[in-house]
Amino acid sequence: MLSKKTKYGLKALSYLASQDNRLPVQIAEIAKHENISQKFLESILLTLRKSGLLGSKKGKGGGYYLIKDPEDILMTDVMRILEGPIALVPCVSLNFYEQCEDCPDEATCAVHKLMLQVRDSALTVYRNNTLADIIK
Amino acid sequence: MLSKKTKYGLKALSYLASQDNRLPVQIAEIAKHENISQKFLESILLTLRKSGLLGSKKGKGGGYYLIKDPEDILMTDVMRILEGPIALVPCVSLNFYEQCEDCPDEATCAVHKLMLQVRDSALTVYRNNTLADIIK
DNA sequence: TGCATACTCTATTAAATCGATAGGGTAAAA
DNA sequence: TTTTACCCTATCGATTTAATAGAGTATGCA
Repeated sequence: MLSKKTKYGLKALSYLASQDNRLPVQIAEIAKHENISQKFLESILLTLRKSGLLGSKKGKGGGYYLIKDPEDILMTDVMRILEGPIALVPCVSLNFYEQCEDCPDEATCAVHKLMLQVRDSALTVYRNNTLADIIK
Repeated sequence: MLSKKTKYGLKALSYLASQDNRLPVQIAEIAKHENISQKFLESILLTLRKSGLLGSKKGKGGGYYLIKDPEDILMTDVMRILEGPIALVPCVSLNFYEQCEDCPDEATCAVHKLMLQVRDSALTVYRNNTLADIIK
């Protein structure tokens, strides 16, 4: 299941991408428009800023804004930042690989075999979608 | 992330499918072979039996066995029984649909648009894999 | 300079979920 | 009638999730 963090983060990014200009947008405005708890959204936007997707400006007229064009923001990056690994099990993860303690052999593991396909299919979707694509 | 319940359930099904015959296999044997907590596995096998994938036999010589051929057991069914919805958000779920309270319009929702694609790609994988496929 | 604005950061918490465990109950076979 | 092995309920600790509170800090502007 998709976490609310990811859901809200995607909605916030979409809202920013659909602005006419790149002027900073206040947290309060995003929260209100997307029906998100403002405080919770704060922490999400902070995460997105630290990961380089958003910029921020303090003080009057401040807020958050996109650093890159929506066309250049890949869903693979967004998902990994907000949701973490795209793979459903660590043993098929590209960026967060971990061996299973209980599994004697990945090559013959049925779970591994299935989850590898699921990961690839999800990756294909995320790689083929930018922020611009999903707000159209 | 895939729950251990699903992971263990898949492993147990794989183990049963790879048997030479259809004689009942004891929980203890499956648990030992697949490195699973026996008590936890008990509840998982019970779920699989209630959903019609497994049969069971009590008493001496008892255990669990596959009811259908591995070729006829689709991963879509297994995943829905063990893991629940395949969709990452209820608003794109075929079997567990629910409307989002916070979302004013699904048609224009970016999250909806993206997750619809993810669901379809996962469904394709699960529909194209039977239990027989993943133990090969 | 001083004030208002709005982001920054830490800590806390309630609720839900997960994975595992305990223990007695019951059906079936020998 | 005894043993075997599945059946079922209850509970529990740990973790994660979603949300909240509140103090801190940088910026713009008068």
